[in-house]
Amino acid sequence: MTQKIFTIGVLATKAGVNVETIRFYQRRSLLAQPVKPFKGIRRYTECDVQRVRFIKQGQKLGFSLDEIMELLSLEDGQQCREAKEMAQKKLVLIRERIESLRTMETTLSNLVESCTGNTDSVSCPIIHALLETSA
Amino acid sequence: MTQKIFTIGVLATKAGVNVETIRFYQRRSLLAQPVKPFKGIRRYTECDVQRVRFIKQGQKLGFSLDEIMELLSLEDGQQCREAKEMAQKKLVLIRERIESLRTMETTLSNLVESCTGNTDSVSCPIIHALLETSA
DNA sequence: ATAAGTACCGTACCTAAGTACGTAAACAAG
DNA sequence: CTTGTTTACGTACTTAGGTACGGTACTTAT
Repeated sequence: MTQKIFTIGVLATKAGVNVETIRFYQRRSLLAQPVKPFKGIRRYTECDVQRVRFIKQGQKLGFSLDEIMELLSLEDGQQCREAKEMAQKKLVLIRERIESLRTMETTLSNLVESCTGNTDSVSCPIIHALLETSA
Repeated sequence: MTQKIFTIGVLATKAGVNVETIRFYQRRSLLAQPVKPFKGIRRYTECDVQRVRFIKQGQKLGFSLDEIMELLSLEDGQQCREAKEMAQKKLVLIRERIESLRTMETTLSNLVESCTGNTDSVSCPIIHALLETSA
């Protein structure tokens, strides 16, 4: 199997990030640094592209780099049972995140609906709601 | 009307934040600094408590301090339309995030169910599939 | 084989949203 | 009046997630 092998610049482009970001992930041990040949430069593969994309995807879902590192340890792990446990923990976390976002959504949605958008309205419900001392 | 007047420490406690946070908001012009009498200390009122709570409430709804500053500038009323537009934009972002998380939830949930938890790691479905979810 | 273009590497800098620290002045309690 | 706690103020540090810079080594196109 001919592994497609490329430079850090190509890796960055393929993964849609900055070269500096790749290096940053390496410093943070989110990404391994390939061996550097005697008088050459480091080479990367599709695996690295996948991994960087995974990191970016995780961030979009609201995970921190530390959490993503844990998620990645599933991929790197040797034990299926451990992977399953990790996945279950993350599932709980994801559900909590969804819950809190749904609360935000409901609140904002209600506010937007009750707002007429009038310039002559005495008090904007959105601003009014933010002023409420209760919640 | 007898305005209840208190110190920065009391303001912080009433608003549920750190004293340093009050000062930080003042530096960021989110909160006015009351006049300091010749040989005395600054005094705060319920208005300030309200304002700090407004800021904290906005953060809970996902607004940044810069956005909250904008919202506060609309506080004179009559700018309902602009507040509504900002809220709607935030709503779209929140909904996108919920969608992404739900996809992740479904994926992880299926994986956990299909994982036997064997110590034999050769074909753990979780490890296998994590990369695909990131693509 | 030489110039342009990357790679490598360490260090410095950036934003957001605070938190902590040091020193002096003011206030509150005994 | 002395001790102890706040306030005031400026500066520095923190965490998260990068981005930028500068000098040298290596690769690629001509």
